[in-house]
Amino acid sequence: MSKGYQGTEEEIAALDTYVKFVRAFDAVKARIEEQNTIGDLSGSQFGTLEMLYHLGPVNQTEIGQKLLISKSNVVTIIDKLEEKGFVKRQRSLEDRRCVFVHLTEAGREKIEILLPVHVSAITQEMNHLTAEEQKDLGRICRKLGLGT
Amino acid sequence: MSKGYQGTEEEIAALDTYVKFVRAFDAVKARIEEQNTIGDLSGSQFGTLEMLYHLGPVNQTEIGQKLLISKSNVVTIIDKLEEKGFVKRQRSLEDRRCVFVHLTEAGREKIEILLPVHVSAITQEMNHLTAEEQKDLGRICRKLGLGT
DNA sequence: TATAATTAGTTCACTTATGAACAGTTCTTA
DNA sequence: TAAGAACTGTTCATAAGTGAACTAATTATA
Repeated sequence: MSKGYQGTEEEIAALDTYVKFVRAFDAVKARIEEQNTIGDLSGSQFGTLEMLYHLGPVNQTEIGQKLLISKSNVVTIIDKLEEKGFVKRQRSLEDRRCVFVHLTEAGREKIEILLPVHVSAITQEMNHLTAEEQKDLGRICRKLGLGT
Repeated sequence: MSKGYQGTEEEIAALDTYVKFVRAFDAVKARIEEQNTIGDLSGSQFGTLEMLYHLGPVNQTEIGQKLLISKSNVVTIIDKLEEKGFVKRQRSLEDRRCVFVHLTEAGREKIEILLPVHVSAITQEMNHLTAEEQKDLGRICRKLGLGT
């Protein structure tokens, strides 16, 4: 991608930055996963447990929106987590369309064990940057993410 | 992830930065894909065509290493691209284990049409940043990616 | 040189994810 | 209030990716 593309200076600079951005993301993600920081869970399963841990019971639509996954996939994820005994479904009484998902005791234990390890791996990655670089990266990423 | 985690200041800062980093990546990727910049190809299929376009014929192992995908997946990707008529396999004569993959004329046309649109979408995203921010982002990401 | 180890690609079973079609529930509004 | 629109979750067909086991070819070594 970066190599050999004939474009304007603006395009070449943008591509160069973009390639570094993508490569950094892939590399950091791979190194964090290498450390087995989410146990035998998939990324989405981990994200779901974490969300329930911090937010309390939420319905499936909300899980999908927050984690950016399709609603059909949310069904699969909750099925798996329920099989493993980490969450339970509960049909809402106020709005009988909604299914609230909540952590079981086993689910709470699971995420409480995994979370510190995961955070520590992230911290370790970010410590390759100075405090100022971290701040700059955060600010620039926020701007980039908003896309305005 | 960002919210509600009780940790050291260092951990909180790292998490905060990491969350912005991941969100920016997801958002930018989604907006680029929204513009249909890779046609009816999967990301890996696009990456493969682009690689062959810039590097010439390469073997399947090399494709997997460069694109960070498993060798079994490379087989599938080349199968699909071959079905579509964009690439062809050619068993190497020097080392008969190796299969070199090269673009067909249709494949070359395909990537030559797609590439400028894709580059333009990337440029558009990066233009949300100033030239200096792009440079900073590139430098910081490079450091982060190397992880040293 | 014969045997063992390594390498390249393939196949297979499985996981994760998506979109379309659908059923039941709630909300709008005419 | 009755009909239509919108929303929540489910099912199904399908795509994309992985790791393990395998075949064939090459390289190392005893």
